[in-house]
Amino acid sequence: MNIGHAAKATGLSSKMIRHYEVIGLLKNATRTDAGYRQYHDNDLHVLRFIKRARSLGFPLEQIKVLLSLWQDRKRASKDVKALAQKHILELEAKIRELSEMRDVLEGLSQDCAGDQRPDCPILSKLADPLHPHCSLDPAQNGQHVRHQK
Amino acid sequence: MNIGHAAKATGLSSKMIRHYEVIGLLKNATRTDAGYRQYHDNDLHVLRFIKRARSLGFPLEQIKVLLSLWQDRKRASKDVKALAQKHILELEAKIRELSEMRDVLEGLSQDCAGDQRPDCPILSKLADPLHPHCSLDPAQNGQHVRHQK
DNA sequence: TTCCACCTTCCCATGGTGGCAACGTCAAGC
DNA sequence: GCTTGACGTTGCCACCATGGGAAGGTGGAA
Repeated sequence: MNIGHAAKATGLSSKMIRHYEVIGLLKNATRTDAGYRQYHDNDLHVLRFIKRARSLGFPLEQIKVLLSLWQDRKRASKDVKALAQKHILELEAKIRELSEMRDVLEGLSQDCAGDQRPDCPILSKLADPLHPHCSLDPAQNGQHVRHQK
Repeated sequence: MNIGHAAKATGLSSKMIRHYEVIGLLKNATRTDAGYRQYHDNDLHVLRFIKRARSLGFPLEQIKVLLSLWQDRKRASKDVKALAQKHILELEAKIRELSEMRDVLEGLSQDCAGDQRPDCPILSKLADPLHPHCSLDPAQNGQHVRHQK
């Protein structure tokens, strides 16, 4: 089975599979005489394992650990669970961070008329959260324009 | 005011300020004879605007637009609000994505005894979500080990 | 034989930031 | 004046996971 076939069978891209091999997540695939990577059904299990772990947000480095635990018949489920819990905490931290952004922005957005007038509390708060009534750039000198050297 | 001072006054790093100039988010700073960038109080307002927009998760490209709206006295608040709403949708999409990851992982984690035994539904589900009782790598051939060329 | 789909390696880009190297500048203390 | 140390400059590389594309080789079918 060529790499493209393995890719379709697992939902990964050929690019990803090669990359995983390069970074040591997969053992080096056997090659045909022409240098084509060859995959077998057993390999698909590993690829799908990676695919699912990625879909849960695990970074490749942690997946490397998960794979080694998977293969270790003498592993303690405690170790796997600890890894999962750690990742859950990271996910929750990110969720809280994004939620706070959303809440603040939602608050600003609700105060904005959203009409043709220029007055906008969103810009005002970004400009100066303490004096949200002034929404004009005090510089007014083209700060966002890139000048040539 | 040198760049380090402007950085401390705004909570950005000198690196970021230089980077924002390079990508055209800031106009080219005036320089001393020695080539040092010089900043004035007006510049701090712009830098703080960027800092706050970043803290709401806006990417630099969108901040470029926000800055141009900020300076445009004839802007319609509708345009600003539309940008904010779009970003809110992106934040919510990301939050949903991460939340689903967390929920799935939380479910798996709760089924895991977390003791010294090797049986682990987390690994089993990653290995094969349809037959979660088999948690051993069917390959068992060192897939995660990087072999030298 | 020709053609097309597929494979290979290698390099570059993303986004936003940090780190480091190599070098120039400024001000204070001696 | 000289040294020292803090600060400035540019430039390159790294992160993370992935995609894109170039340039060239392979395989199989018509």
